Amino acid sequence: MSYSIKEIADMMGVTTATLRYYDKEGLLPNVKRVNGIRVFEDKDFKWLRVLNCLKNTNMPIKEIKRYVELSKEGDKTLQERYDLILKQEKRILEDIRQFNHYLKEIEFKKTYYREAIRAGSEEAVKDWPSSYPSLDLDKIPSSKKGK
Amino acid sequence: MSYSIKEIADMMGVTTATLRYYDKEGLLPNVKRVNGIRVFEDKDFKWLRVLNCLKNTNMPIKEIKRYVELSKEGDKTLQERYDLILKQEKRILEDIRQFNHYLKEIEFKKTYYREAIRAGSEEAVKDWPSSYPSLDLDKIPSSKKGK
DNA sequence: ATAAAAGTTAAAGTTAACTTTAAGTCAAGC
DNA sequence: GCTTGACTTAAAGTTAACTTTAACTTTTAT
Repeated sequence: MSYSIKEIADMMGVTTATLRYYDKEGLLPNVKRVNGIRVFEDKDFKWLRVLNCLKNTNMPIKEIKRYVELSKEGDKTLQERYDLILKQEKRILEDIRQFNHYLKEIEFKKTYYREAIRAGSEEAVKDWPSSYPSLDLDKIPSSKKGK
Repeated sequence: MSYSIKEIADMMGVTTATLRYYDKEGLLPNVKRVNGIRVFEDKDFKWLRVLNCLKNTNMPIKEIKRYVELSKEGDKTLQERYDLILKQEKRILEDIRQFNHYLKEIEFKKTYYREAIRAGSEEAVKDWPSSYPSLDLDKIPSSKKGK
């Protein structure tokens, strides 16, 4: 099967301009052309799914480009590509770890606001967060007097 | 306790320039000044920890600023602040969900490369990923002939 | 055969989140 | 009292990742 740039763009949820930008940056290796017009094939689509994975887990475009270049150089770069993938795995694991931590803080704030809304004021739940020492959060003075 | 901008910067792992930028953008409400010089207090430090949480979970600075402004307006904005926090919780949950998904793809690639390295070539593991249908990844032609 | 839709490029513009620079003010040690 | 180092501001510069524009070509539909 082969696809136009617009079809691929729709499948990936990006614009054609973005795909052309990726191509220019060397992120789309060996895309076929007919009369100068890009013709995407299944292998391109498969690669785009990997690209999407790397992009959405915050691998910088420069690093993705490096990965593409290594792939083009064949088997002698297998180890280096493996290392890049390992590095990316670490990034993702660390991000998940951090997000889970911050999620707890946010959930605490959720409870805090629910209580405050129930009570009608923040003042009423002022010294309530004491049960969660690291998080008696943002009691900003609210500029009660003086600006 | 009170702290200089440098002390706070070190505690937060950012530069003083970044803190001044945040202040200029209205992200640091009511920071005390002595002779024009910022003096951070414990309440500021506590807020900075929340700011850090929101920032590191990709809340845009504009939205954080909105949150700060709502906080200054007092109890009548409790519901709106709660809604912002809820929205942020959803963002985090969705990000964790996605990251876990992509983590699986990356782990698959890790295994793929380990096998290829063991075998000495990608060709040797060419039709191996069939066990993982959505992921028989990036077999880029490697420009074997013709560029 | 022609008009509209979809493709192309190079280059300039945008946005977010900082960072750097320049020019100056304030506090501490000698 | 003067130099050194930390503080200040406003404004310009940077970087990543696109997006938009302008001018042009190719494909598709009538």
